Amino acid sequence: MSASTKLSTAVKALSCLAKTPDSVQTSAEIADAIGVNASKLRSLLSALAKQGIVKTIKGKDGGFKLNRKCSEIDLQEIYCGVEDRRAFHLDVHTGIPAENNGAQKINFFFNDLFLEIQADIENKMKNITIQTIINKTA
Amino acid sequence: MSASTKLSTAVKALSCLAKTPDSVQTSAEIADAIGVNASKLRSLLSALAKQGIVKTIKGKDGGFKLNRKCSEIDLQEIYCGVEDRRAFHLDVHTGIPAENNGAQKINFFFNDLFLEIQADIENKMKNITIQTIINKTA
DNA sequence: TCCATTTGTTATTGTTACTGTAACAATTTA
DNA sequence: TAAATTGTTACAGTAACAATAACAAATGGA
Repeated sequence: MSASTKLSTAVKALSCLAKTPDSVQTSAEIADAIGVNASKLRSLLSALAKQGIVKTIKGKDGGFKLNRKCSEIDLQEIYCGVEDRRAFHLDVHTGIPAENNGAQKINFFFNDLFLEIQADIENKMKNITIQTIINKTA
Repeated sequence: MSASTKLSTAVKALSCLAKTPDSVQTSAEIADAIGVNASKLRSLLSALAKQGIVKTIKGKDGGFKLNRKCSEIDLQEIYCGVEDRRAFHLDVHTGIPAENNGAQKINFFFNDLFLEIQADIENKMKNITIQTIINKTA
């Protein structure tokens, strides 16, 4: 699952949970509603649980529910929850002979540039909450 | 080759060519200098040639040289040259049952968001030329 | 206590994508 | 014609990925 797919799938699941703030939904129910595999979804939601975004209840009559208000869950932390790498991580080719430090310096240049781009993206995502998305897609 | 690796590899090759603006270098020479496979490099440079960024001379004593001043080659067009998809393209999961248009609307939301991010990145890259990078890594 | 249910995680399987290299046709100069 | 070089295709090996299945662990109720 690509990073961007994970993010959008997680948002769909959270929006689904937002409809029933007081009761749980099982992974099967959510998966069915948003059209993804239940097993895959469980691993996504379990990551979000570790971030404190959702609450999980195991066992009979268990399932998932939101652990916070929709306005207090932003895209940046969802992304960090479901993806171990940083947002939109980019890599440079580092298989360069050590003595060629021109190429090495270009690697450093791109590392810096990509970090800067990542920061821009993260700032953008911090300002978008689940509530924002629910409002816009209502 | 990932998109970001292509970009940095292309920049390394162009910087290499910038050292000898008046004579050609073969793919083997450049590949050796920057530590990549010559065949892979040729396909990268051939894409840049189609963009008018480098000039190729085929046959005996042939090779590659820059077709423009370093200050007139920016990262955005290098990226477009070596990658068929748009810069840092992001995809959303679209395997959703058609009747569920909540999920569909979230897909649209993310498509818009990702397009916006792409535009930000492209603007950033347009302002960086090979000359900029040579200056910073000299 | 035992059973049904549900999460959390691992394994499996098939498929796709990628990587590095080689090969070779087409082109060009001498 | 011979040598050199690009441009493109092919290929084998590997890695990554997707979709699913399987099952241990946890939980609540009969």
